Amino acid sequence: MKQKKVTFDDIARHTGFSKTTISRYFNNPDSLTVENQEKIAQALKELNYQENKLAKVLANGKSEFIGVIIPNFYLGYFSEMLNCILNTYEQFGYKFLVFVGNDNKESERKYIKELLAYKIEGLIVLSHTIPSRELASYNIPIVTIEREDQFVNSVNTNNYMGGVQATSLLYKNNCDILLHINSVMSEEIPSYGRIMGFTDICREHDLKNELILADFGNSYQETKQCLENVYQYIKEKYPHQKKGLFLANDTHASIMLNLIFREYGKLPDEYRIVGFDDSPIATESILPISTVGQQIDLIAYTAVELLVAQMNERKKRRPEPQKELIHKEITPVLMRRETTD
Amino acid sequence: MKQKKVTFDDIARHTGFSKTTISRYFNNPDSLTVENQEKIAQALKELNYQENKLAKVLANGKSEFIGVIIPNFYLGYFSEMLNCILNTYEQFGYKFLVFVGNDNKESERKYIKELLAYKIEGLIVLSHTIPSRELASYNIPIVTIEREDQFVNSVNTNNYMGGVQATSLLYKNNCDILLHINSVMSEEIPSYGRIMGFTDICREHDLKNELILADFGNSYQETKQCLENVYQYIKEKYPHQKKGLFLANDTHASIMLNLIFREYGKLPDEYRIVGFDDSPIATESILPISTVGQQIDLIAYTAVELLVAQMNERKKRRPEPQKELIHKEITPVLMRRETTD
DNA sequence: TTGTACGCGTTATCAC
DNA sequence: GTGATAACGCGTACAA
Repeated sequence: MKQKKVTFDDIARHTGFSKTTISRYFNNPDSLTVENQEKIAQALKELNYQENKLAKVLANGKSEFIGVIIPNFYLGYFSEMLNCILNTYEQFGYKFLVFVGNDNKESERKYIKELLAYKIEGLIVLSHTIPSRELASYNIPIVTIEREDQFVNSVNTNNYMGGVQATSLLYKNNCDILLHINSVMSEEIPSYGRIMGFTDICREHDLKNELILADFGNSYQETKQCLENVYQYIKEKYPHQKKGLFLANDTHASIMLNLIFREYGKLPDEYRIVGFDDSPIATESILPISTVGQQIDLIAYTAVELLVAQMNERKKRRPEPQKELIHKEITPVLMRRETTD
Repeated sequence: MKQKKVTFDDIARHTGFSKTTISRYFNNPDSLTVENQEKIAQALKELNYQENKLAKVLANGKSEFIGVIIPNFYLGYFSEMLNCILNTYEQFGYKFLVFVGNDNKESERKYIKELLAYKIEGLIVLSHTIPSRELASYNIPIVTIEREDQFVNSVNTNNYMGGVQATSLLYKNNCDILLHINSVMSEEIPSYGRIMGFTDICREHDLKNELILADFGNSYQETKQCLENVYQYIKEKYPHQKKGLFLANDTHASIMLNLIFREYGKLPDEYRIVGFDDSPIATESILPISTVGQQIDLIAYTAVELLVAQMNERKKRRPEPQKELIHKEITPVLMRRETTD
């Protein structure tokens, strides 16, 4: 019942060639005569040969593996990103070994070790627990996406521009007061740019504004509770004023929209809302939510492309060490929908 | 700059032992004296040894790889499932090679070939393009999840029970008319059971009911358009009657809820809604939606467990061929929320 | 308890 | 164009 694998040796015996020639058939077919190519092709079919890439990797060192570390699947943002990353297989041919970090630094270290044991050629990191300095020390091509990236190559959304876009839209909606509601965060992580964009535009147009930074927890229920408090707070603090709300992401925006909509049975003129990400929930909500769209497909593609470039460099006889880090920025796209004019 | 890899040979030379002893240190440490173990451990650190699992695989045949084929990331159901599958790494130690099929049969065949080339020990299939007969012919341990499974092992939600639960809940809500809105589908796929459950309960209690089967497209916008038509249809056909709506999944349920809520500014008594899956959108909607919860974590765990059992059987000296197919059913859990009483 | 010799399936380096 | 032969890094009889 055990199917014994057909190897180059079997093909060689069957055709009368040597192993070497069989190998050449795959890696440099032009070096064989056409008729011999056909002989071998025939034998492959007859014996039902199945290639063994692991043996190939051991011999030539190219695993064609890329490791991926995702923090979690909360928010839909990461699953969409993973989806886009996986889909680059068609373009680049690299296979992905995926781990979910669950915000556990020790786990993630273990995963990286495992990935290295499988001889991944490069690593894409979306989780944020391990500092980029440590990541860089692994001495393997790395690209991070939307996280602290001081010592590694990265691809990020131009968060500052996103903040500017969202804030400008609310400004054009003639709001009396602009509020940006976000998590407390370090200035080093890319999304801090959203806060900068917000404050800069408010200052530029001398707009009344408030920055509400808080901890919104790690689950939908926690987040909802926190945002309810925020809602009560702004309702009492700014009654009868047209409030422009710029939320940290579409999930938060949706929660806020739901709170308001359930109270009024609609979105009253008193509120304007802009989210961030263009997640599915932004369109699936009770009203399609205006949002700053991250071009996730482009981000994913750019990340893999950048990684592949580095990996290819390493394969050269005399690889040039990277002179300086590359931080690519992807332009966000403002999506005007029904929560703004 | 190229870091030459440290191998067992290096460790052996460094410690004065043979390669074999080093190998044994990893695979059967008890066969060494404690002090020799420490010597080797010391050397490993000094030389900064990094294991090479690919070489190990080539030598012993155990790749510890499981292939996964997902149809897409639409609906959130599959990303949640993938998340749960990936998280079984902590339990079983298997690594996952993931491909997204995108409903393309030829692509999926190509992916399977690639997976086989990497010597996966087993395969988990969630996509439905390739018939189970063909899957079985690959002669490798396979478990499918929620798809046609005539010739392969599988794990499915007990869809019939789910249909019964949803319908019974609507029945208890004293609806005048019960409607089940679903896609047209073959009787062979597991979720057909939901339809059976619905019709059986309706018959059992002699309930007025209608089964609306249609094609709801492949994108949110298409689905929304189709459901708008359905909404108009039932509104006109059953005015002033309390309508109990059992939707195919939570995304559909959410769309329907939004249509109604936007018209009335609330969910009127005239409508009761039950979804299926317990996707994030069920709780994130304008009203938390009552739904039949699939125990995705349990399904994923069961699938991997079942697969691991088969893989272990194959590793035995004299593997017993599987006598008969295993089809596990996971009980769904009814979630009563705010779209029913 | 430890070592020798060979095998895993492929690629790379020489020869011819 | 084609073929020996030696890697690649580790596991595993079989010996000692």
